[in-house]
Amino acid sequence: MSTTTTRDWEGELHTHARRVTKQRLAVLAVVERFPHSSAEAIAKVARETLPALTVQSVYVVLADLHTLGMVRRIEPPDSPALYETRTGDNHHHAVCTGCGRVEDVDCAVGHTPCLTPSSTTMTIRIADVLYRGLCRDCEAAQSTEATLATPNFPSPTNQR
Amino acid sequence: MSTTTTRDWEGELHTHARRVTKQRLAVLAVVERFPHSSAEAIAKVARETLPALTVQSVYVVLADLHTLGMVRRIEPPDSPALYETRTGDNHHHAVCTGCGRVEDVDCAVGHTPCLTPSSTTMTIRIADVLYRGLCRDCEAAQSTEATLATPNFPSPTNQR
DNA sequence: AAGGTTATTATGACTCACTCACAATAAGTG
DNA sequence: CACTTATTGTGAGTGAGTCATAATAACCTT
Repeated sequence: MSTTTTRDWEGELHTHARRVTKQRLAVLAVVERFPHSSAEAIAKVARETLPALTVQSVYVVLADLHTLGMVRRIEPPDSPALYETRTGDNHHHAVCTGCGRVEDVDCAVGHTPCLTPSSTTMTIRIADVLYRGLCRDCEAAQSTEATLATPNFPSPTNQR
Repeated sequence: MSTTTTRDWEGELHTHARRVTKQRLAVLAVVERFPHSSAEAIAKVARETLPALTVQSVYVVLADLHTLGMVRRIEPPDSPALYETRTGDNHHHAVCTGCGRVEDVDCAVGHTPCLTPSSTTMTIRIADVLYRGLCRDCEAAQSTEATLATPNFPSPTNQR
């Protein structure tokens, strides 16, 4: 049950002319189970069921799956790249500047939002929106912390 | 003339209780002159007028100026962080997936766009939109290249 | 204008995320 | 089952950036 998946990864790999390996399946299972995971984190979890798996291989696998479009890669500031299997729809992400937590955010507008910038000579293909804010927990923590710390000396943006 | 600036950096540094040093002024002048420059690139240009300046110092200066809000830092995928002096307005950026060129893009909507995501429990502070597309030159280059290369085997996203 | 204090910079070592070359392994094919 | 070749493991290497510490130089005081 540790490798239960909802999608037919084996089939998708086949259609992309890729061999179906334990490593790829393990990585895909972990990414599906824990969206917004870093390569390192994925390796750690995958090694529970596949101890010989190396981090380097995870990088290689993820890079390949990414070029295939089977995983999406997001690169929040001050964080290693994160991966998710939810591709195809163009949803966006909100990162908590306190704890680094990442949440999916559906399009503000129903369809591709902000895809018509006011002024540019480029032909725009995609628009990634990265929201930054504070999650519930961090907001609570911050307000209590503010009463404890020196009030007029805000700590530098030390987010994760 | 190499250090001509339009803004009163000296004054701004003073109001932020920072000492006015050659290094800071040099960095600010370069960032103002060449927006969307990397730390390395900034160091290279700044060294023309201040040869002893080290890259590490540029990193330190930029980090500090960033926490002060005097420079804005953008982190395009597959690129080192880039810096610009245009702060305060919330404009966005378009990166060319061909050559890595970065252009400023004013808000699609007149005011803060997409600041009301449909669903999230976070308190959103800012929304950075990153457009990706092809600039004129790369679009031209790509179409001619397409006629030369194997047509049905698109090269992997090798963007800079 | 000189001296002292303390922020700032230079130096060099170091980390982190990730890539690359090459040898070992194992999918898939006949 | 053997064979071919993609894939993985191994180990070294790179680029971007940080950190500790010593040297330097702004700014304040006088």
